[in-house]
Amino acid sequence: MARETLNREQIVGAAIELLDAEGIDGLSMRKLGQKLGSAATAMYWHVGNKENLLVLAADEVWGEVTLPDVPAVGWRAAARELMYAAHELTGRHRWLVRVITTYVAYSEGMARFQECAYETFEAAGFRDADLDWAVSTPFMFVTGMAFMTTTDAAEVKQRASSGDAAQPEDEAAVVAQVAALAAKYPRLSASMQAQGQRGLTFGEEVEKVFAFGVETILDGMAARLAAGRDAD
Amino acid sequence: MARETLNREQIVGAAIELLDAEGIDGLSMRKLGQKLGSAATAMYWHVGNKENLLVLAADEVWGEVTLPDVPAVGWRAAARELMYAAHELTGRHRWLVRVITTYVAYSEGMARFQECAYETFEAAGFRDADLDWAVSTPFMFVTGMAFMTTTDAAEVKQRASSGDAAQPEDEAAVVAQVAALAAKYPRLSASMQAQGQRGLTFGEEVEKVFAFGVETILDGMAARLAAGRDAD
DNA sequence: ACCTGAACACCGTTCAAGT
DNA sequence: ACCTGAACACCGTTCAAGT
Repeated sequence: MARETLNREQIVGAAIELLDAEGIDGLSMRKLGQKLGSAATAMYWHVGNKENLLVLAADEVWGEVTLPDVPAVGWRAAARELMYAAHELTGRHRWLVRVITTYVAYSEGMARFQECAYETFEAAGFRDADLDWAVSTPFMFVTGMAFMTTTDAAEVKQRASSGDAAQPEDEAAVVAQVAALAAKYPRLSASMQAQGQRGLTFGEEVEKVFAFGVETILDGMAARLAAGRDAD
Repeated sequence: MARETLNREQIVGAAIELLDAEGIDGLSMRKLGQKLGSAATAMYWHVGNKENLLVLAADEVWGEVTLPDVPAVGWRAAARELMYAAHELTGRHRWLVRVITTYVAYSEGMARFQECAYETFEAAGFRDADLDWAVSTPFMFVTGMAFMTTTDAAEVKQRASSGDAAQPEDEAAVVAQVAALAAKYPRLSASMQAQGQRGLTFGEEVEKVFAFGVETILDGMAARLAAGRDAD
């Protein structure tokens, strides 16, 4: 992989590959240097520091999102599309939410996305402060979902729900401990049992929860608009 | 601060103090050892490792939450109370969401809280899979809020919104950069301008967004229940 | 303009040795 | 049973020195 000199795009691209493959803890400046065939410290000249590199990587992947045509599809479909797009983006790049919520990662890519969210909820009929809040609410939900599902804990659950296969012993112990804890609470254990009978994997359950949340929030928005409720 | 031997509660207590005071990056085993007057490695005998210590700390603070009396107040008030309780807890311990979403931190304290959430949405009329999803949705929102507001970025915005005071130069530069970015998008810049005129601090805006989100989600739940919509 | 290598100040964790 | 100190394998970052 010879090349003349390093450059920003190349470094950011390699960082994204490393992040996607090994997660946020898998990215170290030394490892990245190795991947690029440079000294561990060579990147500092191009990207300043690690924080900035992560912000650049986050911005880059926002570019993958296709925005809906709001006037064509209407506010409700557009809002749904935006939520799903963000949900899928955070699923594809499981480090993304972590970066956005750790650093000041307000970037071109996010701004473009947010502008479209404003367009969407403006089309719905929200104005002024209500508009700001309406834009925020769905993305708080998406962010929360992303956190709960892009975690070590989520991966443990994923492996547990997909059967025996590659579940290490210590993970099985953790899962058993969680079950033992839930057993002390009647409603939690009833829910766990019912979930077992439904037989969905963790990933499938996640998608169900997400779909439910999206429609609930959209229903709530519609109810607010219908009632003509104002900001207080 | 003399004492016979170290013990678990003491270590967890000191860890919580350090976490509250200095944030999640402020906790190192060496610093904690110093605070307790022990060797950096003395804690390993009592808590195993750092991950486990963080999980113990998370469990401990869940105990601070007072649960609503669901039959007495009704589902909607109870749901609101639970959401606000979790919101305040994550605000008081700004490291909590990070811990919960990084490790497998399902503990006694969380289970107790969750059981009450199940009781609440069962009282509302949700059953089976719908019940699971109804319980999850509000807490995805709360988690998302917590992330967006317990971040370095949030602290930068907090200081920026509270006027000149203690804003370091480099932070001011970042804030200016964000404004410059938003200026390229008509709706974002209109919103920023309007927000400036409202004159609320970042913290006050956060509470408004939270209140809006809570009521929107509760409205959405009510709409679903009224329509008798089933799980698909 | 771009890169290297050594160095610094940190980490979490292990483990033999002590009491 | 409980704790210490040295050691190991990592970090991010700085900076003089090279080309």
